[in-house]
Amino acid sequence: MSRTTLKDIALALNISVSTVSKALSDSYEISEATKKIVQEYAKKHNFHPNKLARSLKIGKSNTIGVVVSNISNTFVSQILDGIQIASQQTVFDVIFMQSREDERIEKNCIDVLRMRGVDGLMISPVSSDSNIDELKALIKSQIPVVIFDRINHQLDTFKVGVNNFQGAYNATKHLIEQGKKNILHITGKNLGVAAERLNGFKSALSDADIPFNKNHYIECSLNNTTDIDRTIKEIVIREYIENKNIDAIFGATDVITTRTLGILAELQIEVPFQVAVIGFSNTQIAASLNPALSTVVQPATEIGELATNKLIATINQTRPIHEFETIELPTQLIIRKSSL
Amino acid sequence: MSRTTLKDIALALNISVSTVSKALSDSYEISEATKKIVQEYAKKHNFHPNKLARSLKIGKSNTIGVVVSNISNTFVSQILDGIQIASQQTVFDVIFMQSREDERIEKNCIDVLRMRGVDGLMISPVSSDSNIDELKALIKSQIPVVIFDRINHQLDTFKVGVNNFQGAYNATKHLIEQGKKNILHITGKNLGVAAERLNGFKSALSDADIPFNKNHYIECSLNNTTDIDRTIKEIVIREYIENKNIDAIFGATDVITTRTLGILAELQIEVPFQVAVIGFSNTQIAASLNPALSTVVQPATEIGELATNKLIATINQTRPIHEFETIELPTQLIIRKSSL
DNA sequence: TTGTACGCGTTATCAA
DNA sequence: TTGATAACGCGTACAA
Repeated sequence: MSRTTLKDIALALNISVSTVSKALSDSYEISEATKKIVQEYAKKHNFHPNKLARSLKIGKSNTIGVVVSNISNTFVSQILDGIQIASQQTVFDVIFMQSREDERIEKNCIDVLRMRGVDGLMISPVSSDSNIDELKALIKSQIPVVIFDRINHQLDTFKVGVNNFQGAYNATKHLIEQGKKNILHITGKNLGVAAERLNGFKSALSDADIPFNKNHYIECSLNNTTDIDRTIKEIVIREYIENKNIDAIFGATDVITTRTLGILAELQIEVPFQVAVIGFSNTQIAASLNPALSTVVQPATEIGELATNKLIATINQTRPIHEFETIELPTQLIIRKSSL
Repeated sequence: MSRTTLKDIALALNISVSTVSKALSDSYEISEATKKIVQEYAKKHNFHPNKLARSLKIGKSNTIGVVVSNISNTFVSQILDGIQIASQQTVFDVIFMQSREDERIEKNCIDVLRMRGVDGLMISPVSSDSNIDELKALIKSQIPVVIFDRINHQLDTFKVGVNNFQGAYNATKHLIEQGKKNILHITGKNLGVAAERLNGFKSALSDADIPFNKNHYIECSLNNTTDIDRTIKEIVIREYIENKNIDAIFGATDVITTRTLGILAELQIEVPFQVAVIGFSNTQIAASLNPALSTVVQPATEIGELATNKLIATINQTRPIHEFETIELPTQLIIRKSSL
């Protein structure tokens, strides 16, 4: 048994398809009597209009597409949560796709979403110029694009993310205020936001007249945890156990920071007495860690909501927009035991 | 500038629409010469076929819908990851929606997905009988449904989840083998899998001739972390600090287990010497906790992949299926310091 | 080898 | 107040 259509109802009630259509959309043209009959029949046979046909007809799909690197990343999934919250209030449905940090997969995501006739696209791009031509083409064909999270992308459009410089600056400053002078910064390789965070780190050091020591900066490949663990372990052993010249660590991502805590525990280095730790992190588990982890928290849900609202506003705009805005939300510094 | 259509190409090249259509699908009816011209033109003007129209025509959308409670839950997002991995190999795209543990929102998700003409649906239902009539109607109209994770749902269809009894049994048995005799089980209110986990817990106790103490069982509301924290704190204070009659805790979910660890640290109770801890958890952070957390890990990605493969196989089946299978994957017990 | 005609389910225009 | 007709973009049976 297939799905009920307008035609089925029309046939059953012996009226025309267009009357049924109008009756169901509560048109003023239709008498209350027939409206009632039609609507009751529809409900009884649980009729659901075919959105595909509807979209094809009216030229709008009431759908927005979202492309992220990886759904299972804590931070990302919180953003998606925000996107859902915001879109739930509207007529728009959301299609999520993930690029897995691969530009070719990202291209495919964009293509698929375009073929599905999305009315707008939100993307956290793989790199700062990934698929820029594809995205430009979208905008050219009246499909607005909003970039979120990784707002260092070169495309000129709406962008919503956080102020990475400020977040890193504040975290570093806090460590310095705790009397720490030899701070190790561990960041991710190919991490789009790494440069700004490094700048914030350097700037806070400089403002406190502490010279930047290039031995106190390392990038680790974020592909697998084994690599991350090895890199962190090596530098901690070298800089803390052997050279005795770090007293704090500032981590650039969720994984880096929590793994650092794990490794310090393994090496029996006491946090924060021997080494203080703070880092960017969006996991609610930070409070459950022992010692509880001081974090720079990004307003993930808010990023998602704001980006969605911006996109929908742009979609509903009748005239094309040529002046774009970049919103950098502030991060929040949450001080817990690991840095006190 | 709107999107390119077959018509546009036909007009530009002065040939018919159907020739263009056939040329692009590499039909044997079309000469190599025209194929080449058409395909080149299409690529140059980056033509993308309209999936809506295509789906409407062929009666298939090549889309599967997924409904989960909450995207930002670690465990769930890992399942979604598996779903994406499996579907990426096929012609099917995936639409995710979340029910937020609300049956009415869940109904809306199902309706929207049906209106979008999904070819199949995967759902982790809110409760054991939520929207059962909706789902039955779907199956009746030839849209297969696979239930994953919360496989205690009453609908008769394919189900993929884990063996909760076995997971709980093994964790409890492990604690007993470590010499623990007074084990507190903390679980979630309205958690579909709670009953089976409780059974596993009880069964392991019984097999070791340890009587079940109803003071050593508590459910906490999972709505917000404040409530969880308060509940856990109260019972730990009562049972450990005041009554001195627990030596281990078995937690039923990610959040419960990690928060338990946080609270024990806060109360300066040493883990595992004073109280050992183990629990169901899928966060990779377990290894970073101090002490590292022993966990019952569910094969989340595998659940997603398996469920997807089952669904697609069913969709591709020509004849309706009447014998359904329930797959219960084994959980994995990972012993770390918190229970040794 | 190419083109014509029709229909998928819906909405919108216009006529009755 | 209702109905006939066309159109959205695509695929396909059939005709040329």
